[in-house]
Amino acid sequence: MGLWTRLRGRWGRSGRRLRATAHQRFGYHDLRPGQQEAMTHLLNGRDVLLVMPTGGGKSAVYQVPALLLDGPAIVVSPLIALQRDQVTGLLEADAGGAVAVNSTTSVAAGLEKVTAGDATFVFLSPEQLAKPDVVERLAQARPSLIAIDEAHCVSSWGHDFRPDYLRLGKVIERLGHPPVVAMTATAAPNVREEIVDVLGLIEPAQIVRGFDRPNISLEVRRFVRAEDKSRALAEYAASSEGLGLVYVATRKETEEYAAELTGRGRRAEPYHGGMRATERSRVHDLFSRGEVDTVVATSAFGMGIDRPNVRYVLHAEPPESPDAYYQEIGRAGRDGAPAAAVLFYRQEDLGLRRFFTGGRADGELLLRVATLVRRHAGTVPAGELAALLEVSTSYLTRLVNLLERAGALSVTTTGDLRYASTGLTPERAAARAVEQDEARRRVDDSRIDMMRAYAETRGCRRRFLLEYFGEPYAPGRCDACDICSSDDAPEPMPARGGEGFPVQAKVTHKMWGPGTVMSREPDRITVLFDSVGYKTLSLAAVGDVLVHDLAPASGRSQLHQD
DNA sequence: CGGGAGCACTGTATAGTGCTCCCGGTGCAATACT
Repeated sequence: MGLWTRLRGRWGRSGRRLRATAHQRFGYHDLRPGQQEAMTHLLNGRDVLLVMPTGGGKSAVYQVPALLLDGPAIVVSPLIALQRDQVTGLLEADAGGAVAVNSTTSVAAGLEKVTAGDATFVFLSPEQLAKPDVVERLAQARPSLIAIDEAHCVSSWGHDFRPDYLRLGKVIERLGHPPVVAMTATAAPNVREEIVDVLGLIEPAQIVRGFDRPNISLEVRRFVRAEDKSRALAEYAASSEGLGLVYVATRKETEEYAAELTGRGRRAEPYHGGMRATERSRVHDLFSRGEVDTVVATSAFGMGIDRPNVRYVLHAEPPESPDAYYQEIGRAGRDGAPAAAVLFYRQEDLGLRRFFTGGRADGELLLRVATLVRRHAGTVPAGELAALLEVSTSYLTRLVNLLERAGALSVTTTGDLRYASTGLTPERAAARAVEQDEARRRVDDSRIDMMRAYAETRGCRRRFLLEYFGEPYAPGRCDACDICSSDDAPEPMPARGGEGFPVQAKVTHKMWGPGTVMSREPDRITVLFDSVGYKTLSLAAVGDVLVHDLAPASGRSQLHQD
């Protein structure tokens, strides 16, 4: 604490210390503006939300301050493979000890290392941090800071796939809330808000850098017949120079496209989550060494890949959101040389994404959980409840998360469940939880709608994506998307009417409540509503239902510090 | 939500139609085996 106080107001001096440490211990010759700014905030004890492209040096942002502060730095990382890579990298640098605590290592031995002060960096998954005894041990070691790597996972995985992500806010609190940095390569404004909210960040400095990737050209090719689409994609990949990625929606397709490309004389490999670990790492290594032309993969491939010279990223199906799409195409052209992002699009292919996001929470089960916990006067161990209801602990965690947010339950520091003393009936609580789950689903659905809007837009694709991420894009055209470079002139920018609704304006809709204008086309605007997600509204009809909030919305952190 | 497999039906050929059913992504942890 004393250190932060002394450093407050002495940015120049802390800047020198940061740069010296970065150079001496990690060999970084210079710090980029966003990096040093984020580090200084952490040293000053302030939370940070950092949105920076892959390869922009996010890791350094927590690594350097960790060496200047007392206590271990806790790093939350979604994949064991990532944890391993990071530990290896840190052990090679002169950075103090580093240890990963997960099911492939000895948890006890790892924690022992932390307690003994032999680890400056501790890497864990959210699932490890769901164990009260693990958190207790870490708390005793008085962590210097907490870094959440790939923080968009909070939003994309927390609600169903890996529900322990939604519990990280509690963990941070339990660890004494040292400065926290949440890091991701892409996140739309509402995703950023959700990260801040779930993690309980306090007035975080939001540092957003490098969204536009002008060297990546954007293109969408539309098809009616599935076979025409796959043939065109295979021909594109087979005739392209350099390293490439092809993203597909199913495991089967990874095999099919890889076989097709191999038949055309390319070095192509499939990759998906169902492959054996040895096979996955073999493909990974081939890719890392550049000994393959094309990897055909599901969304399992990507996090932690570190290859600057990917020349094209093709999509055989649209992903679930522009966030996911930008994340995946962002793996192209990191060296700054020209690269291509091409979406091979059929409207029907959005159906699979709708199926994937469609899983609803079971209302009756929610009611049973609420009823059982309330009937029990004291607290209920979650494990016993899961066994009683014959559901996985992961699914129970999801139900409990919903009921907790509905105000019916609380989770004690020992991980047990207690009914809230608010007088809320289990029936009301379950109904509220179902409604909140439905609301989340509507927002997920609206993200798919935005993916469709991207594919079908007649305006500049770069502007579309950047505005989706809340980055105003001034030029009328980018000259590096299929719309801007086609012979048909792109739609002229100046819009007639609707002058009251510029991009980023805060608005309120009669039915859907508050929202933010995300993009404008000549005849319509797209608004992101808190309650229902993205909606595209015709400017001609908008006057009666939408009003522009004159007072700026409060409680939102400032963006764009660039 | 959409596509593919498998089946019954048709009404008397050996193929087309229509129906039902099933399947589809992302990873942690922890356990039981060799």
